[in-house]
Amino acid sequence: MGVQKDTDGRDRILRAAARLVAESGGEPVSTRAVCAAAGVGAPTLYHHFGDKQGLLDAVAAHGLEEYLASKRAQPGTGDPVDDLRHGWDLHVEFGVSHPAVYALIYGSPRTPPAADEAYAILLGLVGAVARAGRLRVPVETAARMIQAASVGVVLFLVANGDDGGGLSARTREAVLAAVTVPKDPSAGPASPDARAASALALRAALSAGPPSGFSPAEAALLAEWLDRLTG
Amino acid sequence: MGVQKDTDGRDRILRAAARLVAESGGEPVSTRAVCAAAGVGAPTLYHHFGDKQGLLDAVAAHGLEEYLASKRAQPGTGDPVDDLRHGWDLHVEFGVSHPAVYALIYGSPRTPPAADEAYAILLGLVGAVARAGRLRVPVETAARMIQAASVGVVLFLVANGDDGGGLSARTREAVLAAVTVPKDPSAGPASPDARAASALALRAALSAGPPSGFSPAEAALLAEWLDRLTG
DNA sequence: CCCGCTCCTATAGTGCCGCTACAGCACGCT
DNA sequence: AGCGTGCTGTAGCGGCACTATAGGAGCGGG
Repeated sequence: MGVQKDTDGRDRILRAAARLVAESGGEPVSTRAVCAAAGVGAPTLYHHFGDKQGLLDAVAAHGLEEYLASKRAQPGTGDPVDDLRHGWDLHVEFGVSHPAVYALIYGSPRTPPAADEAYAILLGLVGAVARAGRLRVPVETAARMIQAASVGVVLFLVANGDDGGGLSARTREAVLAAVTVPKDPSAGPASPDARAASALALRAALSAGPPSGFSPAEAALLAEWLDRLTG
Repeated sequence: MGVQKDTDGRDRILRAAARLVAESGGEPVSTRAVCAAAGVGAPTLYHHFGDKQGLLDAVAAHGLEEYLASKRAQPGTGDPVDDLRHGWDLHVEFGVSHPAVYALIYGSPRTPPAADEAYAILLGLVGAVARAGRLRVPVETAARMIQAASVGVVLFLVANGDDGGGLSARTREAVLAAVTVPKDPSAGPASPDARAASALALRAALSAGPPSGFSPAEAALLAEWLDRLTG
């Protein structure tokens, strides 16, 4: 019959699973339902994805990738802190508009591949802030705070409904104020904040550029000293 | 025979379930395993708890209550912001030391009774801050920010392991700095911050004391005006 | 032209799960 | 004694994730 053959096997299962997960509203989706919706038998699913968790990881990665692709070509505002702000809003928007897929990524103790991918993007944004001398804590510390707070905000919004009270924006600004220094370039050069910020910027620049000319041991010691300067 | 009869039925099931959940490390616990560990049949469990979710809610409430009981009689430091700080630390400590029970409460989109109970405690702490004139945003806004951020921190620590980098303390201070005003009482009385804070304090005091002497409509309008003064 | 090799897939289960129909037992009231 | 009420065990139902086994489709080498 006229059944399409270009979307055979794996893709059909993936699309059917993504649709069922999006429509399930949080309740678990059975592999039987996925197989029935995709018009395949159970062994086909397990051949392509190994087990149910593998399928759900693929659905999560697919959903995240699709969303990021539709939102990429972000202009790059010129201000890395604004870029980070935009990244936070993108994260929250994705979670609120795809709650079931979001729960697949951040709703369980384990850390699926999609979460690592998202964290890598966050690290890149925070690294740009550090390179601009606008960070007042180590890159990893800032990234962890931003990750934890934004995930908490999304889970709260999904569980309790959006209140329109600016929970996301308020929490974002609270965390950003704690990890960044204001844009003002006229701060006294002897301020401890400025010293910490420049140490942070150097630290980030060193770990970004590949040829440092230091031996591994020297680079490690320098990194340690710079970290100590940031308090 | 000499079998204890004081801990019959319900209690035995609850204790067995709590033990299995704590030992399961996050993976789901089967009702069959609970029945076997408690030495009862399946109908006994369903007679007392309705269904599996009812049992898990009871386990969550039991675990939370036990922890709060062991930590209550908190001295009351005199500073309501410090009390709030202590409440945050208590919440994080509970989540990190009882990850499985914590996941039962905050790991799913639905909001079990234990979560409502914990949120009520948080509202009380934030209300005390407002009554002291130390809050710069509405009570509900502050409580939501604190709830979202602290849950995010705990889930991050459970999933990625404690880093010793003070993630919890840093995020706590970031949020508290955003929702409270510093202790300093020498601020100019004409400052907008002070005006907003006193409006907040009045707002909280009004909703705390039962006899306001206003009609419901008057109270609602007054509350609206006070909220507007807080920006 | 056919053989055999490798993918991919379907039939038909296995064992575990949440949950329940039904019957029996102990106990208190009349 | 008679009897209703409430808790409990035996046995089982349908659904779950997952799999042992086997068969068809394409393809390079004789």
